Amino acid sequence: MTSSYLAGLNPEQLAAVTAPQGSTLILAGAGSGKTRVLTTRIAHLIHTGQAPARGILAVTFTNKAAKEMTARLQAMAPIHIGGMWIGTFHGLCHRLLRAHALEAGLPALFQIMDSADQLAAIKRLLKALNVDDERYPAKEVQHFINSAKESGLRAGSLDGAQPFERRLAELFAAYDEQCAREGLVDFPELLLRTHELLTRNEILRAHYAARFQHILVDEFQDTNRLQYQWLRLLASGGASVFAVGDDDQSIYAFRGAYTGNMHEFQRDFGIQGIIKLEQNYRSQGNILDAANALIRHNTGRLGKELWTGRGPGSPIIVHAAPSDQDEAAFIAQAVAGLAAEGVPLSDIAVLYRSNAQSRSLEHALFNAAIPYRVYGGLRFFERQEIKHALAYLRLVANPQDNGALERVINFPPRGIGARTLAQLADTAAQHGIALSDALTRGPGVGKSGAALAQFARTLAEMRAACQAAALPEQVEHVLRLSGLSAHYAASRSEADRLENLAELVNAAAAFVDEYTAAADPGLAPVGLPPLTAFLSHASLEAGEYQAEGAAQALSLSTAHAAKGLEFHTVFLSGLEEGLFPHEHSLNDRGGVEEERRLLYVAITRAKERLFLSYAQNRMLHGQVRYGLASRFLRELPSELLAHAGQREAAALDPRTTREREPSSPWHVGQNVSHPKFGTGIIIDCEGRGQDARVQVNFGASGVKWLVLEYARLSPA
DNA sequence: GTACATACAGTTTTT
DNA sequence: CTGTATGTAC
Repeated sequence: MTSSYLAGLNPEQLAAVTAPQGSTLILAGAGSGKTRVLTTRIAHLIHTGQAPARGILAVTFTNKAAKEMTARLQAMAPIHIGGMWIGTFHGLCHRLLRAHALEAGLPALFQIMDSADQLAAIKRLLKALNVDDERYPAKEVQHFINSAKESGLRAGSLDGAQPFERRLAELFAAYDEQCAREGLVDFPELLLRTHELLTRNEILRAHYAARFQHILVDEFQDTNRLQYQWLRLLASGGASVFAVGDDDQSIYAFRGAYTGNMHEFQRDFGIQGIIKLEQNYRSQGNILDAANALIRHNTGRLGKELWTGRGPGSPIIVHAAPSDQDEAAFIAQAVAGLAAEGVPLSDIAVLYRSNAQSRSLEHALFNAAIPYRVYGGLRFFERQEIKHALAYLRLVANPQDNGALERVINFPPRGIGARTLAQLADTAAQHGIALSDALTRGPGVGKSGAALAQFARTLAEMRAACQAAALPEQVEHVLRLSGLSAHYAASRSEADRLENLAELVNAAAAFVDEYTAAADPGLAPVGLPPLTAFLSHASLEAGEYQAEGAAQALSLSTAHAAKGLEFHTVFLSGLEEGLFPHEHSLNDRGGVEEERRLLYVAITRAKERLFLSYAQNRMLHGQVRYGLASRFLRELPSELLAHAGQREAAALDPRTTREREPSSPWHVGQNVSHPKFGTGIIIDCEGRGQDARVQVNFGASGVKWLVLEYARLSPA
């Protein structure tokens, strides 16, 4: 019997896909076909009868990855994925907690806070407890609580010897109490609560451990300690864990990712040998050689060397610009040149270390009239107007949600300020009730009393209107009765916010369709109101309804946000000491190595062309900073690099050159061929008209200056 | 209670 | 330079 789905796999991929019973660690290099291996492995397990679909659990970090895996599986013709669990760590934990809320000690209609909601909740708590916010800034308290939870610790199990730590632990305990009172769960809580549930409840643990005989984990190098404990717990019934990761691409240690899990996994699961996927299907040789050479400077690697069957390709172009503006102009002109050569803008990316760097780039691109989209902007469900609407909806779904009430009690403005709010909080505290219940319990006199009473009537009206309505209508009622629609309609400058609110109604409608049509009833626990489900969805998948930018646009992104993407051409800007590696990383243990991995990730995004640039002068925080070339540039083999000067930057742009010398189609970065020297790449241009000369790197034949009038050069 | 002014800090980020 | 957060005047 032929197994067509295995066709075309290389030997290592095949070994991974068909790995025998037991746990496996796959070291999957960038561009090595990792997602294909994961999905084909699942297909193989089902095809060979090693597991039914319902016995498979696949875990990813992002919704995007989970979606892609699901889509690829559905595209593999005869596979039924019904009963299979595919999702993010948080999404899967959410599902488990919805199914077993009671056993987990949560209210049936618990809600999920995103990080911003959590921070607001902590600020509210600190204020209520009169905590000195100089000594205990909300952000630090949040970090303390989240790191504790991500290490599997509760306030009670923290033994702080120092008074400072003890106080933090007290705040942690008070925060958890507040969450319990209001029926709220934060992101790390989803994981910790699930872990505790499965630890304490042997029946449930046995059930799930027996059900999931195959657990597949994507981006394993990004797991934190709690996630690894979670996996061990679920695998305690003898499941085979198929972990796919790349220690060289670990760039999230700063948020708790622990690559040590890769070592612990080998020990805990008795891994015999690691399967390494080193053949790269994305980049040309020079790019891979540069990436390999760079990452060799790191210590303690599991060890891996990317290779390709394709040729070396073009040299990597390095450009030293006098200033950040010159750097941006160089990039803009080179992009225009590539576009003129026929490279689609959507296949080009400009990457940088920190978001602030996008400014000068955007400026130059705007001037050059090059369309672009900036990755990782504000996401749909995180927009101010959407957050406001969601807060009203949260109040409808759960009157106990004090955070939601505080957010909207005076938005749109209705004359309820800090003073009135403090009184309301006092009343609520005295009676031990929620803020929304205290609205009608206060003195009820004077201007503020009337405003509170009016607000209470608004909320009651909203709840009544939503009583029997379908979700999209509930959203419409809330937008109207809250006054949000009217508020934004009245402002000309905020017309787009009104549009976004209309989009929220559409999102709700789309969600209902998906929710009711869910193939797996387990996805939609019986009796969970669509509104509660929608609110959870909004917290867990904030980027879901991200507006797609123009299709024909250049991508601007941080190196972090570009992970997992690929482009024909990549520009890496700001390769300066202090920026990349970032100065903040120099003090951290392993900081520079993480920066090096980040650059490794960035380099391996490029398929054919790679440009590296830095500025000798950079405007930063309103001051000029003098930059030195990044140490990482010196770690790249010089034979892979070609230096392009700044003089010819203007000559790069065919639109500006065309005006002066319409006949010159040559520009830096262009591939050319010469009858005697073979193929090469232009690395410099000089002069114009009859004097025009170009410097070409012919690889083996060396670097030559050629006078265009005589050299029989042709585009290649 | 709201509007403006001044001070201040300023990596990377998904759920 | 820029957005945020707090403080002061109406």
